[in-house]
Amino acid sequence: MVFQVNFKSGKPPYLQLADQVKAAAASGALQAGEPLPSIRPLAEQLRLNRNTVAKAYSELEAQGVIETVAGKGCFLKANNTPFKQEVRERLVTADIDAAVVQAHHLQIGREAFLKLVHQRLDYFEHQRAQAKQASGVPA
Amino acid sequence: MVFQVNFKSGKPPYLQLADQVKAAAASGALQAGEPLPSIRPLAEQLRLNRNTVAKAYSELEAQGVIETVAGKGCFLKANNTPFKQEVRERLVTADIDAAVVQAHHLQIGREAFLKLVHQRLDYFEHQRAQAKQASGVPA
Amino acid sequence: MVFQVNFKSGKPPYLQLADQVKAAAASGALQAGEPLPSIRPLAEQLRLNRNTVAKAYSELEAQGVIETVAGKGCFLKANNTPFKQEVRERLVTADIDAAVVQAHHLQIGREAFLKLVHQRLDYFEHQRAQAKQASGVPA
Amino acid sequence: MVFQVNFKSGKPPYLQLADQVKAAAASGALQAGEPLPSIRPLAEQLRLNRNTVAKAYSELEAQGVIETVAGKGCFLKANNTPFKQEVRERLVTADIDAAVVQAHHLQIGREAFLKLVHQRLDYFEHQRAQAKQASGVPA
DNA sequence: GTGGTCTAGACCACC
DNA sequence: GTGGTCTAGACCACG
Repeated sequence: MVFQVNFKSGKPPYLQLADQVKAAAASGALQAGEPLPSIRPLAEQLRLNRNTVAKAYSELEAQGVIETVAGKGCFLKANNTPFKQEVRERLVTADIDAAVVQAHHLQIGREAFLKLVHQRLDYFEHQRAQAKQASGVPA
Repeated sequence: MVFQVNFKSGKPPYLQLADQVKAAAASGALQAGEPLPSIRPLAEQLRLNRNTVAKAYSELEAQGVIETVAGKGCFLKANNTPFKQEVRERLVTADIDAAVVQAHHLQIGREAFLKLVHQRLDYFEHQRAQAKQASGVPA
Repeated sequence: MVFQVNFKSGKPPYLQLADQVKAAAASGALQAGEPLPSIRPLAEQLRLNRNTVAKAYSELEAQGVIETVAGKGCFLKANNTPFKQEVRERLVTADIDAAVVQAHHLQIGREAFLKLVHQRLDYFEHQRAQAKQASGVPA
Repeated sequence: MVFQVNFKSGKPPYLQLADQVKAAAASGALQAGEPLPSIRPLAEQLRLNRNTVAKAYSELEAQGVIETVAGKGCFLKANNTPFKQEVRERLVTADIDAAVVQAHHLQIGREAFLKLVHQRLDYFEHQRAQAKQASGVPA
């Protein structure tokens, strides 16, 4: 896994990292049960403080994405969200709204937007399928 | 224009607003010379302090994106080369990816996700239609 | 509200504080919408670092117990857990197990244990009823 | 004896174990001179490292609660005045309160909570019955 | 080696 | 004034 933070983006580094881990999991680059990079080396590599990386991981744990075992490490959990249906829809709607508003400001029409959405859904599904095949049929 | 701030994104509201104005300008949704929404109503609509909106505008003025005329208001300056189609798609794709990744972790399937996307597109279109009507038939 | 931490208990101070806030909410001592003590003064009063109190509050926010608004403060949320039925049962079962094991070690039989459970359930219900009445019929 | 550690409580496992032994001694569940479970099987049962269990026992020895005889095992020392009924009830009440508060925040009603309590009491009784049978009919 | 907790102090964004 | 983030460095518990 290659993670990276952009210090000029205004987005807090710990959130950038958490989002990248989530994206890696969603694309199959990280498989359930796999260990994440340990905190100290990752902090050094990203030029972050150890506490900042720990905050990203604890955020992921609170969201039910990873599991951390003290003294052992952090591991990707099987995809099983702890949240109620209603809450899940509210959370994802917030992200959809951000994309819709952005699309509107960038003069991207409804049809073009939907085409992009389908493209990205296909892309992530394809990535996961490939990753699954790769891990199922290792060299 | 429909602007929107997310209080939990970690990104400061004044930057969110400034970015949305820049996006609108870059796409041509806001034309050179057009007036921006005035500060007080916009602050009220977005549930922000007037100072926060003013800070966004002054940030934009410092960047040469807008021009403020005391007593008149703020206007978009010329020479804002709108982004190319390709760049605009790349920007919105980043937001779409965030929503797709979130949906995956919240175990929201492709169909449910697309349904939500359509809902939100409809919702915002409806909002804009109402706003247009209201401004078209002012007191 | 009077909170206090015991530095010799082995339990991390931030968890002690979070649990006390939850207990205050469960007993009606804190009502939905009410502000919690702000971080800095509370840290001073408890002889804790500001970050430690902030960690307790952020834990509570992750659990959906409170809501924090930057620049405004932290507020008790209406009781509406974001977790799925299954997860909720798993969480409370862990706490029940701790009590059951403790009771066994202390030679407290099934009947005596159940009597205590009923007593405590009654106690909290009574406290909430009183608090509700007090807030509903203020001086 | 049934011991149990909670890896997420923030309380170090070796202290949890030591406290449970002390509680059993304080209540009379463990009698003076009786042997404690030996380290290796107990470590396996609790999913702990042998060192962790050994640390709990050495902690207990330092506190004068138990006595270790090299090659024989660990035994409860005499003169452990069992707590009074009132003290034991106070200790278990603290644990019950924690569970009741948790149930309140997770919106688990009185009936559902009591059902869970009965379930867990039955579960542990069943466990003890099985353990007794197994030890009564050893190979 | 792993992660967890706490302290101390700094700067930022918002009201 | 509020909370949020980051850094730096220390100590603990566990394997």
